[in-house]
Amino acid sequence: MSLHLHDTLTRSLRRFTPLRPGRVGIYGCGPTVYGRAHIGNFRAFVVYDLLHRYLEWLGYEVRFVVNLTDVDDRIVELAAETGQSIREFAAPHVRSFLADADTLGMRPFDSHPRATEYVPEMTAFVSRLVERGLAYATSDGSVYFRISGFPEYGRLSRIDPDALRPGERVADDKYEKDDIRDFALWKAARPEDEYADAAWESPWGRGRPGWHLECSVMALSEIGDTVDIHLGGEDLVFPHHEDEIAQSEGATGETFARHWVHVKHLLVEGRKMSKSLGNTYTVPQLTERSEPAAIRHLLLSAQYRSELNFTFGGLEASRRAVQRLLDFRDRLARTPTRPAAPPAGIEGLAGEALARFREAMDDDLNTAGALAALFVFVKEANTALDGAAGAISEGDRESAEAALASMDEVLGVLELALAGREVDEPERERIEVLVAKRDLARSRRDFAQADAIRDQLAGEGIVLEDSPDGTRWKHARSRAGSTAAR
RNA sequence: GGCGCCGUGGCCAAGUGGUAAGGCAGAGGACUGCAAAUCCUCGAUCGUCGGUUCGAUUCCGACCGGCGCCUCCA
Repeated sequence: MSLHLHDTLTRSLRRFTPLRPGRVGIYGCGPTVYGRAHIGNFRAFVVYDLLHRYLEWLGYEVRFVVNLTDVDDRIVELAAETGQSIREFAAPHVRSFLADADTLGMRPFDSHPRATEYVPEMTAFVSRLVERGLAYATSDGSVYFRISGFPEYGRLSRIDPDALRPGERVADDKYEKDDIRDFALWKAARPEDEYADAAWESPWGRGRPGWHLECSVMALSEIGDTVDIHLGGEDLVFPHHEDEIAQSEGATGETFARHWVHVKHLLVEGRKMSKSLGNTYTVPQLTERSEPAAIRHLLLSAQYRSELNFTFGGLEASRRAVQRLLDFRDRLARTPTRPAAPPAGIEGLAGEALARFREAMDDDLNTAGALAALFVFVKEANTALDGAAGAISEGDRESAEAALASMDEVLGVLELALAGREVDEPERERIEVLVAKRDLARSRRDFAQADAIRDQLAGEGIVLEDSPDGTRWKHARSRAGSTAAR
């Protein structure tokens, strides 16, 4: 199989092929920077990251653009309330978004264009639509897209444009639109827009861009007339992406996006996230209770188009699953190799695991299946290690470590867990002194003292494992998850 | 009302027209001073009722239950 992705336009799985062989241009709708993004937002963004990683893993040269919407009704409103410009207002939210993305192990995207940086391109784009008869200005200086001029409208969301006509009043005096269904490309400036420094000159007077316009222009400017994949949350199908298609294709005459991928919304504790339920958790709120690798694991535990119920119980289960991966990795690293060691069959298992992993990922990024391939490998390789007397061959160890690393290049879970467990020298020495002290107590069969030391370390999240080769210690959770449930 | 999704063991979650991956939790066992880690063993008739079929959890229909979008919310 080769990579197949679900395409919202056709509602079917389609083989992914980029416009230009070997090179992929992707545009993902990013956050509106008016507050701290919550875990639901990050389900979508982690899926972006997953796709980013997987395409690179497959060898594509990827240009991945994720915008930052920094002009928007709410942003203007909130900025004006606090007497700031939208730029000032948005700055901390941009920073927190990037910080949270980093916390969750997202690799940097190639570009984060901001709407405010593309205003000249936007007005030029609107002019183009006006010239083509697809947009018109109203007396107040706003510009609207004429839906009746784009027969394809409604194809993505499968909405019948005629059914969108609410009531009989075609001329809504509030908007003066030709057709109630037409949407704003350019919005005439209001006083608050001026206060918040959110108004620009245009052929239609001062104003600011509409949301849909922003994404089209940034995608076109940063990637080209046709993007290979356009991503978003499922809520964006209508009207946002429908409108993007209408504008973009109306202006360029080219297919705007070859593939539409939409990420299903997340539930929290079985319920839709909402501010009134108080379940719109942010990344910092979650890292207080668990660790980033566990959050990422949980977000990837279900395929992106299926419902995912984010629960604290699930978070703990993910934390333990991640620990199992770490334990396996450590075990491999400390298993001695001997050239003459008989093959333990691990190399073959690693190959099978990678094949199954790839098959699952190729099947519309089936992360649940991919994780299963990984865990089957862990189990089978552990069994093989149990059976290998003391040492394994170089080939077995290298292939196992390579397979593990390779799968994690896509999943990004182990690397996060590892990063959270780095220990500096003084800390390492302190722990090792305690471990040595306990070993001494054990050799005297003073188990009371030995257990006291073990309990003390356990309280810090450090778990000891006695083995014939001595006592090992490990962090059972990352520093970020310092208050994780025991 | 329009469009769409889902209902798989205690929890989460894959999957296939021929009797069901994986993770977490649980029980028993091996190992251990005790643990931890690891391994072995154990557990599901796949929402209900019909239909198609030699055979359905997988296809079709109805019903029940849950959910999403249709409000510039990923």
